[in-house]
Amino acid sequence: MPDEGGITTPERLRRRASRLLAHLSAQSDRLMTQGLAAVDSRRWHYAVLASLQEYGPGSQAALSRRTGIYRSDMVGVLNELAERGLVERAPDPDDRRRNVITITAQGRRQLRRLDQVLDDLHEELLAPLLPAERDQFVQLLTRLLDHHTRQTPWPPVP
Amino acid sequence: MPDEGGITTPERLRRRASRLLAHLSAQSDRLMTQGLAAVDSRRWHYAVLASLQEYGPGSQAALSRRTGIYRSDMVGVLNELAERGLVERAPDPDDRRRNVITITAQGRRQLRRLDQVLDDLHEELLAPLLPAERDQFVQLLTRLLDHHTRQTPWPPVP
DNA sequence: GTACATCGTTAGTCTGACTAACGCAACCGG
DNA sequence: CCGGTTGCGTTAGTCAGACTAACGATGTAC
Repeated sequence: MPDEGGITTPERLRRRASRLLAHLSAQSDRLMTQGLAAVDSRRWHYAVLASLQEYGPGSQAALSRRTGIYRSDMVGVLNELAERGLVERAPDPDDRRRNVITITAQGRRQLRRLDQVLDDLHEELLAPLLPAERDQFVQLLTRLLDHHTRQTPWPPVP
Repeated sequence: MPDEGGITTPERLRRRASRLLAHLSAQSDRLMTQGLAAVDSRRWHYAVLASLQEYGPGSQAALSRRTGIYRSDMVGVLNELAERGLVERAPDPDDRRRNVITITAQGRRQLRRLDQVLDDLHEELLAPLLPAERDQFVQLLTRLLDHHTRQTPWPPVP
């Protein structure tokens, strides 16, 4: 009975970039999710806080576009952030469809903390690579992602 | 109101390898899922068929280990493959806890087709990279994944 | 002012990853 | 030979991320 208990993954699978991507991404997600949970946070929290910090207050829809989070999911994220006092949601007087989201002082503090945490986690994620290789890795990922997000309309507006 | 409609993603986010990985992986998943659906197949089908082809018949648990698919999920995958006549499930006379899974002639034919389809899809996925860069990309992914799957016990056996 | 677009929101789908627990069978040490 | 442990297949269920559909309220353009 050949290889009955074997954990050897077939060459065909091991070489497929899609598989490597999927598995590594799962691993990375696990890492980040765990690390962020330790400071009572989630991946999406970071994305929203960072966006607010860099571009200032904005509507929920604007935040969706900047972060790539669907506006349906944004509602929940902002609820969580507001609960924790990290952002403030106020109706926009100039456009009553909108909420203006603002980052609070506490939010800025939390963002600094998250940046620290994420730096550490990325150190762990990219541990086996030399600095030059890390740059190259990021560069390759960026080029691929750019290609596919330009090709495909984003966000998907039907 | 600065950047109200902007779709500019903050630097902080754009640089994070974890984010790039997550988004690119989602893109890749979409691509593969669509492409495989066109030939009435799913990602996991390919993994199982390839594993059977390369290492011969095996128990469900062995297949789980080889492919990284949880054995809870393997049940359903094998049901689908059996429905389509691509594999055969037979009780193992030597160990009555086990089912021996065998690939059928039709399964082999389908695998060849899937290999073709996946080659095309990967061409599309990696389109912006030169051949040398594709190799390097795969190599970097492999090294990272190896590192993390060795570090963490796999499969997670509690 | 009527048609169309945008905004926030609710609800719900789908997939992949993963846990818990079950009954059954096999193996191992005493 | 017996009892405990380990492995197997299966069911059921959780969770997060990605994504769709549709809604009412509001704003914009013709």
